[in-house]
Amino acid sequence: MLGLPGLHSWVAGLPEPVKKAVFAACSRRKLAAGEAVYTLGSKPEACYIIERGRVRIFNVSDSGREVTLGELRSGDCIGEVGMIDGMPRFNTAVATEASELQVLARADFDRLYASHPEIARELNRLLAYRVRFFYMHAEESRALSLGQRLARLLARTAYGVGIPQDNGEILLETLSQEALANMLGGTRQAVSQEMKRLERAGLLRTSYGKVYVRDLAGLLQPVEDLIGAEAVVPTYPPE
Amino acid sequence: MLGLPGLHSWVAGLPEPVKKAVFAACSRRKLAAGEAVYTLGSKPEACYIIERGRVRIFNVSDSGREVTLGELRSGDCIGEVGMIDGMPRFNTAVATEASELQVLARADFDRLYASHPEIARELNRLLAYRVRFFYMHAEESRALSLGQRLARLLARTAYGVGIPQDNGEILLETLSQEALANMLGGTRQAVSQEMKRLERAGLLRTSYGKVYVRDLAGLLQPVEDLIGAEAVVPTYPPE
DNA sequence: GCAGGACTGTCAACTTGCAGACATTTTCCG
DNA sequence: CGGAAAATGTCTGCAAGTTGACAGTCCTGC
Repeated sequence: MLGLPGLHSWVAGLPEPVKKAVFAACSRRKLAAGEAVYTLGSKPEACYIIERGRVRIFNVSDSGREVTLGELRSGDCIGEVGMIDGMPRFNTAVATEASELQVLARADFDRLYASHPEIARELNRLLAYRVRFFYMHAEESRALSLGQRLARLLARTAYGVGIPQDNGEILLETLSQEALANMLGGTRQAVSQEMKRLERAGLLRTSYGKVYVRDLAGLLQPVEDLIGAEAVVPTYPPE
Repeated sequence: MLGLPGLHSWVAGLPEPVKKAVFAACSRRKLAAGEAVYTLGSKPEACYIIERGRVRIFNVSDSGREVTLGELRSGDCIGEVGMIDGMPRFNTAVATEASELQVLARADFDRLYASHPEIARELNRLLAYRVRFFYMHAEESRALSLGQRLARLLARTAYGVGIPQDNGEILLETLSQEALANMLGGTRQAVSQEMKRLERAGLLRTSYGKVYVRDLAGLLQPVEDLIGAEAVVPTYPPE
């Protein structure tokens, strides 16, 4: 999610023959940039494996503002939750660049799911990861300020998809302040302000759609401080 | 979760013989009110099935404030995510009243999990539900005001564990404004204010730790309006 | 090479919700 | 009954972030 490190596939960990069976049941679909994989409220008719490209998961809030939940890439899977519970999609997935997906139709998924218990177990791992991810996400939204969340997001993105440069900096591409604002649940203006603050602190350098991270540890610093302060693991009953 | 209607168990849906095997592997544990089932950061050594009582899931934010994520009851399951990924607990679970749990130790869980594929499938259903739940929860926190979230929470709680009264009202017990504030991620004062607003609107009646819902549909009204406004399912590409 | 578009910096007015303080009211229990 | 604890109503700042507006800056395509 979010181009972050983590578990994003239930296929990769399958034993080779099962994996083969899965791909054998898939059909290929090409998407142009901006084309939707699925949209909010639609019936879940298939799940997908990204072969090439990037897919943004988001939804539209009241004022028409888009809140990005994550961006998935080559090798990642989308749309499994709908396969399991059959409920309407709860967000929208759109290709942000020309992409190619493997499509596994619901009926085929059901057949494979019923006949290969490994699939259910891999899905457990993926869903457990997602539960943790969303939980943490909600937690942070509540507990951390916009600036702290921005620093964290940048650090994670650097770990995940950052491109190390010769001078030691880590390049983050295709990362406008507007896109960041959407991921953080804030406004472009607020992000601009916080970004300047980080820049003034010497932690990074920006350039139209790109961010060069200079001090990864430093970016996590303000958060560590906070974590340190609340790291008092509660005991119950108190005393 | 939250005393809401929904799927909270991976055991209930199992075929009878498997269910028997699960309970046979469990041991019983009694908890006094205020005693912890597990705490943030601890190693996941078991998962639990609530036999009797109530367990509150929460974590402690920076300022020592507790943010309640849900309250589970008789028949519900806790701690499965840790069984699957083995990572430390990401929240704390405490009995809010004298309770009795069935404890399924990690080793026993693993054994059953490996030998009964139905368990993985039931877990997927539960985890899929949790993913949706947390996703929606995060969504609402961002998009809805405290008052809207309060109305929603009350309506859902009424559906879930409300006790219909002779006069048509629905009684919600053990529901102080402080507890509500913790669930909503707000302060007691703000809840008090919003509660008064709802009371003035004739939607409910309150009395120290109790809420009598008078107009369930009316409580959802302000939200419905908002939903209606944003129910424009986005199409991609636009035009 | 230059015009239009996308991205960025900054400001002021406003809104929501928080912190802390304080007064009341109700319940609990000896 | 009577006191203490718990729950509630209300107020005054205060802080974070939004909205809307506007001006600069960079980049891209014709």
